[in-house]
Amino acid sequence: MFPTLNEQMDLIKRGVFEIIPEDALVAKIEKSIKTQTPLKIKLGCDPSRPDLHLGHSVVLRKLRHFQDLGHEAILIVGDFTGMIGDPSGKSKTRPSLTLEDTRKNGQSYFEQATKILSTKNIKMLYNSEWLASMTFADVIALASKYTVARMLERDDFEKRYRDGEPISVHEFLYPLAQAMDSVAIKADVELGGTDQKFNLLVGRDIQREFGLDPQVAVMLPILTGTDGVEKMSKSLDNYIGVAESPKEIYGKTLSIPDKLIYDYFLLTTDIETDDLNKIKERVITNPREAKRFLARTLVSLYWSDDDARKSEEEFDRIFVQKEIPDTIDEFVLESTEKEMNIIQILTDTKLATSKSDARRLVEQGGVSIDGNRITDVNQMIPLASNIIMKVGKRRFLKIVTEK
RNA sequence: GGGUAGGUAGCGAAGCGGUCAAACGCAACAGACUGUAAAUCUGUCGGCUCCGGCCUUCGGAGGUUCAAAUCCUUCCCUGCCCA
Repeated sequence: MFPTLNEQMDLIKRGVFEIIPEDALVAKIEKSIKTQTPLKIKLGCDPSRPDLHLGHSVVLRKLRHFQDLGHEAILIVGDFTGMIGDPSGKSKTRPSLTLEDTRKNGQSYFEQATKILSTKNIKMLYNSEWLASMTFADVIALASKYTVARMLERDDFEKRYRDGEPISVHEFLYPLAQAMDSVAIKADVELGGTDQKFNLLVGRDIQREFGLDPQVAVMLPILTGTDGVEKMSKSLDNYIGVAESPKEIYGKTLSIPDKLIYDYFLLTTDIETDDLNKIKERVITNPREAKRFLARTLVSLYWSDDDARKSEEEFDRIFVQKEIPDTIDEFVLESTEKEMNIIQILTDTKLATSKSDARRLVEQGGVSIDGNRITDVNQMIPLASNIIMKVGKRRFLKIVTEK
């Protein structure tokens, strides 16, 4: 039923940054094969940011690998901990959410995650199930198992403390709450990015306190965002969302720096190991083609081969040949006038956020109608027939006039 | 509880009675260039404008002054030191 130990370890270790402790994982897998019992693989989901991007996909793909090996995926939606706010990698206190928000986001998370995960051996749980019923006494007892000094070992806490930035007491409770999740489901393995190292290890300590066999921490690299500098995140707007349209995924992929091409292949695709080595060479010999291949691979993964081909054609048409896309959003403009001021059109269509903004766009030569650049802010535009507006490099809008 | 330093545009950070819609950096936006939505360079970057200006902003609320981001009072928030 289960693949052999070596087969399992090969797949598990692909793209993984660190496994702590590796020998414990080997032991767990051996026992699993012997008893024909799947391991429980835990992954915590942050319900405050329900839009999944390729950064999340790195760890989700790893979870999928475990599923493919016959193990059980357990998604823990932090609906309860979401109200605390996760301090991981953040220099500031995060805003807290309401329980309703986190529920809704959790559902959305599941829908997106199953683009990557199998729906066969998966379980999703909300951690309010066990955390909400804890009493204050329970919490104090839990908190007593950890010291402030050990909490401050964590990089970001230590940094914030050193820099004189505020750390709320409740943030110390977050790793403990996350550890309680591991206790509640008796996790064998917990997945996370390298930034989760501390939390994953606290899980081991607390499980041990509760007399359980500690989980193995499997950590994946943090995916660098499209800017090539910061980690991929929605708030930095350097992300590629898994639910984004084919052309968005294609275009954003092409905008990544060449040095990230290999990492993206390794961490966000299921390309064969042999091909992966070929990619390494191609990145150097023909970066343009390697990146276009990556972009097509990603679109195929989340949409289809057909969408991948179309996205590429469309991209070439707009950015290489500077033509207009084959489908353009329409905006119905209701007006009885025969013509309208360009500034008015820009603001009415929301292509500009204000009249000042619209004026700026025109003055800087960013606006064109039916291929002709508009340079005069007082230009009157005839509304006789449909017009195609272009603002900047990639915003197109077809204006349909309705009398 | 005592002392002390702060809260400025999306973020960081100058300004400390008029010349402040507020330096500078980042982000963002536009243009040029490019295999690219990258990099680089240039410009813009509160709102309205009859392009003369006008209006709303510098934690909140009051006040002093011809004039306040800048001074005073008070409230809220945060760091640090002492207890």
